[in-house]
Amino acid sequence: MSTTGVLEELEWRGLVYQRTDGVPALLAGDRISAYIGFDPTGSSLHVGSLLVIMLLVHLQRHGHRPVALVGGGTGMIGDPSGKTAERQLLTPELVAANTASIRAQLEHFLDFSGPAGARMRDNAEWLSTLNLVEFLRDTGKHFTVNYMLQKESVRSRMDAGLSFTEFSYMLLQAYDFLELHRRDGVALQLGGSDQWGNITAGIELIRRVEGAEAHGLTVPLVTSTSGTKFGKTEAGAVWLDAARTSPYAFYQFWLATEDSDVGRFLRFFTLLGHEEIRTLEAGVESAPEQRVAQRTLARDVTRRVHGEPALHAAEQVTTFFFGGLDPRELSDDAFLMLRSEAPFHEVTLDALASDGDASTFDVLKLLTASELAASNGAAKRLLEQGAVSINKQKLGAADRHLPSAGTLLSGQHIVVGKGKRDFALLRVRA
RNA sequence: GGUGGGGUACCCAAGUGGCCAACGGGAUCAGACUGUAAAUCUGACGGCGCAAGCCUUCGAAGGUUCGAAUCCUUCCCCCACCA
Repeated sequence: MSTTGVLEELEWRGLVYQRTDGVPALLAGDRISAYIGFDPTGSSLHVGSLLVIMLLVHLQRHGHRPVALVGGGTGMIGDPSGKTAERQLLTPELVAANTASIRAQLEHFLDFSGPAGARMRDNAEWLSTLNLVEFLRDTGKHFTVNYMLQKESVRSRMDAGLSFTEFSYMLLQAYDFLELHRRDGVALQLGGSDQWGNITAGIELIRRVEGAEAHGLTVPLVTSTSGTKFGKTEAGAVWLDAARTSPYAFYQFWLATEDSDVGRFLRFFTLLGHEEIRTLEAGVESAPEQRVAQRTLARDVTRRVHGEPALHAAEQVTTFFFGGLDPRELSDDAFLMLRSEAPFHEVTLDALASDGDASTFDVLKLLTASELAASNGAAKRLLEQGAVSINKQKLGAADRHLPSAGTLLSGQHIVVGKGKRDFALLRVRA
């Protein structure tokens, strides 16, 4: 594979926000190593992280070596970039646990074999044993406080306050870059746009200490045209961890992409070719109701993150909830599949029964038990607004109580629906 | 350290003794329209309750009062100007 055309490819996809001047020559030349650091602030990456991951994937496809760094060391400190307030320190145990699970997720996206095989690093390896006096002499001496105060991450915190700990963060990240430059010959650091200040600090350090030229490139912040935050749904952040965001929910997140965003997202998050993406974009114009672009996006990303079987399951669940299938016709096997893939809860008959009447279900309880409504009050409002369906049958405000006999499918299941796109499965135990 | 201003629900923000579960906007949810889109319009938006109603909430803790987000006391925290 040739390294030519990587930058053009990245630019075509809109993945380049800022870069140092030397990047074009660097990427067009021989194989280089490029790294991105991932913060172990949480136990899982989310869809936002996917953008920089794609950057590594593109580089690798063009013959460069990706290095994924998990911040087991820097995670002990906390990056002030993009944060409006000082953060609570995480416990060492938590940092270690998060580092391990993020590392496992990252391994999933990269190819560790071949001449451009990816590498995985954890900066705890060098940071946890770093000697303070040596660090101040060897690294701190190369930075003036004046320089550090110029950084946006610091300036934006001058009012709110910034501990010396977080203030020092950029030096640690700079040191990481230097360390990776020495160990793995890393010449390029990638990151989100909020990382620019930290990246340039590293470039500066490498120049002063090694007399070598290093480079940086950042991706833009992903936004949605309607102004809502990318990667957030009603249920919160969209995680890459299947235990936190099910493949079905993940698939749905992408499927719900707005027309005005889908072309950009196809470029950002898939590896589809230029022609194919242009065709899909044209389809959004000519036959938007088919939503081929959204479907393609959802399929591609879900497959990459969760694998083919999980994608298949997510699509099956989607077909069931959104297709014309009558839940009464479902086989026991189908329910078994739904139980593991769709939003699912197990409850006792008592917990669902109307007061003093075990032979009818209280619809409000069905809604709260399935977590489609946060409280009885919320459930009641939904019912009054005509938003509730049971086994795909719309209910009206008067349908508060349902006979249990006619409601249970295959003797134990109930499909609860809220609005047009939220469904959950309940299994009733005696 | 001094003086002044302020802390209200997810966010912004009105309210200065009862008509306040608390104006308005945003966010969010739902309905209509549609394409599981956007925009638009409509409705909802603390909890419990079928309901009447009850409970909890206006920085914290006390107090005055028949009654407080609103008055008093103490405390905590922010902001502005001065030093």
